[in-house]
Amino acid sequence: MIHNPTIIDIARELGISKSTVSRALAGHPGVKEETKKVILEKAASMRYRPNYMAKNLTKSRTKIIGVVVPEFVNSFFPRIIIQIQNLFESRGYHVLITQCDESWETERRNLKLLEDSMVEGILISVAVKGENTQYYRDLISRGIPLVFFNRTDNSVDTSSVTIDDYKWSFFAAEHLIYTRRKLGKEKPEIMHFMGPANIDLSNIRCRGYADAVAKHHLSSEAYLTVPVKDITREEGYRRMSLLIENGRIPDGLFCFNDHLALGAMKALREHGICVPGSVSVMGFSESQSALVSVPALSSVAQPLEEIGKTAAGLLLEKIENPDSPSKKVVLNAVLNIRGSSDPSKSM
Amino acid sequence: MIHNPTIIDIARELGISKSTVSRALAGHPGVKEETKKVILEKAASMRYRPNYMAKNLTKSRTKIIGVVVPEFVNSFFPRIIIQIQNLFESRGYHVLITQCDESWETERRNLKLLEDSMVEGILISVAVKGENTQYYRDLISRGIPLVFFNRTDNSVDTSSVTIDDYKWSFFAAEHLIYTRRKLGKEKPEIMHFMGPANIDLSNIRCRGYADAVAKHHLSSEAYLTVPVKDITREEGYRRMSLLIENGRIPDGLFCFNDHLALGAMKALREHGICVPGSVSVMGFSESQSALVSVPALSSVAQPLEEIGKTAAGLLLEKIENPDSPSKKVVLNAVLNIRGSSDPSKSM
DNA sequence: TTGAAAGCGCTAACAC
DNA sequence: GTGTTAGCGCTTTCAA
Repeated sequence: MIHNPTIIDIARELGISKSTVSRALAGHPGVKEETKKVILEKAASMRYRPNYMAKNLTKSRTKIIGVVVPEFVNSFFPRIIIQIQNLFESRGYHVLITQCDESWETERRNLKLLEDSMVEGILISVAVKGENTQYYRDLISRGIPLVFFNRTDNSVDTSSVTIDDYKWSFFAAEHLIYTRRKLGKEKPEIMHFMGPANIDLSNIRCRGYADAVAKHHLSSEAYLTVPVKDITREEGYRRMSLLIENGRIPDGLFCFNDHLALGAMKALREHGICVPGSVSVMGFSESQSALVSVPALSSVAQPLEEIGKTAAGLLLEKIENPDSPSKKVVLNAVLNIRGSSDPSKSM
Repeated sequence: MIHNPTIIDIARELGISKSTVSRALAGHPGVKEETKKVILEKAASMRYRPNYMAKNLTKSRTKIIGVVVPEFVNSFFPRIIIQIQNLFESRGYHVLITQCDESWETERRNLKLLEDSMVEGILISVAVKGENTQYYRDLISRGIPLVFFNRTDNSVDTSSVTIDDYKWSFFAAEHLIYTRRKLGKEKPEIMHFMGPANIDLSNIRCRGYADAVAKHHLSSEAYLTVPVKDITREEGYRRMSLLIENGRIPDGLFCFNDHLALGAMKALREHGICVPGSVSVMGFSESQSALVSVPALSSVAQPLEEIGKTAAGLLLEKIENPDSPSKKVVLNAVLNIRGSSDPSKSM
């Protein structure tokens, strides 16, 4: 094992006390310029590197924060995380990233892990609704501030950053209605691929869809809301294939996310059903693939950078001032209309 | 600030010494079952949590390893990282993830950060060729084992995991040649969108392409190798658009990665040029979008899970036995032929 | 302006 | 089996 030089080594070589070395290195006042200079030079020449464990132990601060996301294979969360890192690293913090594969058990393990690492705060996007609510509260009561982003747990009293998923789902569904009407169908059938029930957002987005349909007095037969078991392209493909086989082809389809929508489009294409000629399709949470597909996929784009920055800022606030009031920030989103829903946008 | 209970608090409440508490908690032998039970119960009831900083300080082990990747917005690296996390977390390690946005300066900052956090080892995929070579060596000489994956720096003597990028590029190019020949073009023009020169892989993949073209005595005019400035869809689109304007449409196009290929396909489509009818296109490092595009994109799929597991295993080996010999593991890949290159595979 | 000493929470000889 | 003691590397009173 290589022995790294310590302030004691520096002190010994210079024939002074370690306190002085510590002060000089920390940039504290009350050290003669002369001495300070010598110490700094010596430290550099010895390739001294402070031991953060020791530092943290005495200061009982770690300058580490943790991030917990449900997954990071899609670019969605990584893009947010990059902003979080930017802000915190510029403030001298380290960022510990964990992902839990949509499992609440793993999420809890990650939270434990982060607490063990003595993080000073945690940014979290909830995997499964409800399961860890008490644990979030425990963490906060043990003095570790928590801030939610994107997927929140509203029964916990702390800061959060979201978009208005209800509103944008409503708009998305309404857009499909208007588009189909413009194409001559006065009473279009709008279908919804609803996300898994254990994700809170599934219900919220579904409500937005349902209310839009209700507002326009359109059919809201039960079969029009299709609950899916996971939110992958494969599942979207499978569901739509089944519907086609059963002759249940809607005029418009609003999906919980882009992956489902892209899978559905693939099934429609394979059956020779034209998108958007016969069916208008919309996703949510604009993915990279939305622009690759043919036709390009209409979707609700979230302000990922802003979400990251805002969430990071809110956590920093909580860390620096534990008694600061909680804030629920709701950011704006954008409805990007493309060829998958609107024929006039097709290439 | 909340005061967390320490082993001293437990010892005081129980009227015993802190050493016994420490031993009991660590599961060391030589503690009476009776005592141990009482201590464990007390610890639980006091909601005791060990202080890892103190633990690490005394043991001078942190059980943290670091990961440095060039980016993690594409699913490529995240998928590898998940495997790394799985292995290390099952061994009681924590994994610190950093990304450097393809910048070698940020990469160096990340390495410093990790060293400061006293990681016991680092897994790295190199951003820019050469720039940090000396720094990698320094880290190793300071006792921090380094293992490369995917993008290596061969001038550093340590373990690595890669695929044979040369070979697979050669195969990819050859596949394009065979396909165009089958379509009746005896001397097809195969073009290559070559990655940025500062990424080592760019040159390797380009050599594979060039050698395949040479082997078949085909044209290798300079204009057929197009150096791109970044590896995004936008750049692929831009380059191909320019080529089309200048009437330089090849029979086959092999791209450094899928993004470039997808961008090029978009440009071709917009100009009414049929893929794969007129031009066969291939990407590399299969992305999620490869299956979304129409036609689906042919690409070289890398065994991401295996890369992650193998790299993690190699690092673990280095950590547990610093003198273990370095191993250069080369994994297999798969050439996935789809509709973008082979008309018989089109849907 | 500098040094001595105590202590952050924990582990690990070494005694008893 | 259990307690005592000496650190791990650093910061921070308190004196000088």
